[in-house]
Amino acid sequence: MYDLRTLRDNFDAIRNQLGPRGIDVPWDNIRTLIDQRRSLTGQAEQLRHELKKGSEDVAKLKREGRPADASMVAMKAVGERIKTIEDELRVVEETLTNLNLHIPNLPHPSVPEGKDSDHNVETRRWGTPPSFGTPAKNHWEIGEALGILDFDRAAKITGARFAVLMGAGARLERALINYMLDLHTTQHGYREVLPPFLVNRSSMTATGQLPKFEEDLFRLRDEDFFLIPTAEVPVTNLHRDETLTENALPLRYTAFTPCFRREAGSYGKDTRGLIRLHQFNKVELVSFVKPDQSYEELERLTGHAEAILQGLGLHYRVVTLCAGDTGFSAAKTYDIEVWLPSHNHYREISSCSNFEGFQARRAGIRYKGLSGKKDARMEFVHTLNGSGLAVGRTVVAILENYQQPEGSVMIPEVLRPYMGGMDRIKKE
RNA sequence: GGAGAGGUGGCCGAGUGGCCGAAGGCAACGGUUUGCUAAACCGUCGUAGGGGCAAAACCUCUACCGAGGGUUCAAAUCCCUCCCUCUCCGCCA
Repeated sequence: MYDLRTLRDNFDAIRNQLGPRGIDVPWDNIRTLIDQRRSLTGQAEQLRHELKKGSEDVAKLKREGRPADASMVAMKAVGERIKTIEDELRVVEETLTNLNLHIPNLPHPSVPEGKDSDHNVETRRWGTPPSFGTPAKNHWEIGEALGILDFDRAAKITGARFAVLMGAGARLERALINYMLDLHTTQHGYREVLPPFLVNRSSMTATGQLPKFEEDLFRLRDEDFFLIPTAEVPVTNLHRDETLTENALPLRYTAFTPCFRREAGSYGKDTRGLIRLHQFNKVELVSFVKPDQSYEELERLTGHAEAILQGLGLHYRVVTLCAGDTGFSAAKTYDIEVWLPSHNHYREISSCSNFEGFQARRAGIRYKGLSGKKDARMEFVHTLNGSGLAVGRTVVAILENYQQPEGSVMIPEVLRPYMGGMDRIKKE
């Protein structure tokens, strides 16, 4: 969603910069609606002014005990014209807002051009892949053999794309959550939040999941609530419709939540294992910062997600998404991809984005300097978030990268305190 | 689920049809006073949209008293619907 004045004044520039991302946007329609809105607003305001003055005259006449019938009749007519124009204006504004909510964010100049993931740019690598004498087993073979993963029973309980973790597997998931939260809160300066996992339509609209991506979400039947697809939604909405004081920024939060995604349109992809589930756990990082600090913050935040992988000793690379692969609301995104030996390639485990003012505008999250100062005017904050990390995929990476020839799995050093001292997962 | 109360500016709080964008207080900010701090005093103190201006300052118009409709010449105030908060009862981890 764009500020209408900005959109009007920079119409062609925005359209051009959006390039292929703006292919679905009905530009001409929007331009017409903006002009109509302006013209109708002007008419309505002028008439309301007339009505206001006329009503004051009526009040005055009545106070003086003089007849006011003529004015009242005239004003009734004005009132009716206002109503007609306002009806028209309402339709124009609703249509325009709805279209505006469908325009994606502008990519940052540093984002590589390109239409799909083939044009993403590898930015750095960390560590080295482990070497195995025999071909690496995939995580579900390892997990099922160890008795810590059960997909058949999950399918019985719910359906496809769900998993049951048991014993040391469940413990490993819990250990990872605690390790991540502890690191982010004690070393990286984030405040822990445990938000609701169900949110309303306004929250989903503010962060950009709605109105365009409703089919990706689980929605309750009896209430207009949605299961969160990421903690980004409730945590960013923590400050919806708030004006923050300048010295409260930056605000940094970390939250553990389950995430629920319908995965519509991904039939046949990653059908086995923990990679793509309808429900998975994630620890999220969310920042609210002043606009001039958001790109610095993106680097920091990405680094915080990387620190988790470094602590676990997992090889990964960081990829800068090209314009076409960057999500709807984001201006710039780094994906962190962890090495998976069974696939012999990298797999997304975190996605860190700067949304600039895009979400803040939808969400009404502003900040204001101390009043009295010259530059005390209100401005939208910039919001950022990133996974730190997707927990299920971290389990995948650990099982695969730390698998041993005889079938057990070593537990990374940093997790052992969280595992009651356990140093490897053996068949139970 | 049943019964009731309520939502006004950053906060508290007045306002039951017109002269109300909204008294008063607190907080904040600028200043005077002061050895410093405090107190006191003076002043400033909403957001958004349109227009004027090259533009900032500024001027002007319009909207906004939980949201959306309605009644009326005129709505914070009356009516309807919805949302949210609180209290009591029931149920429940």
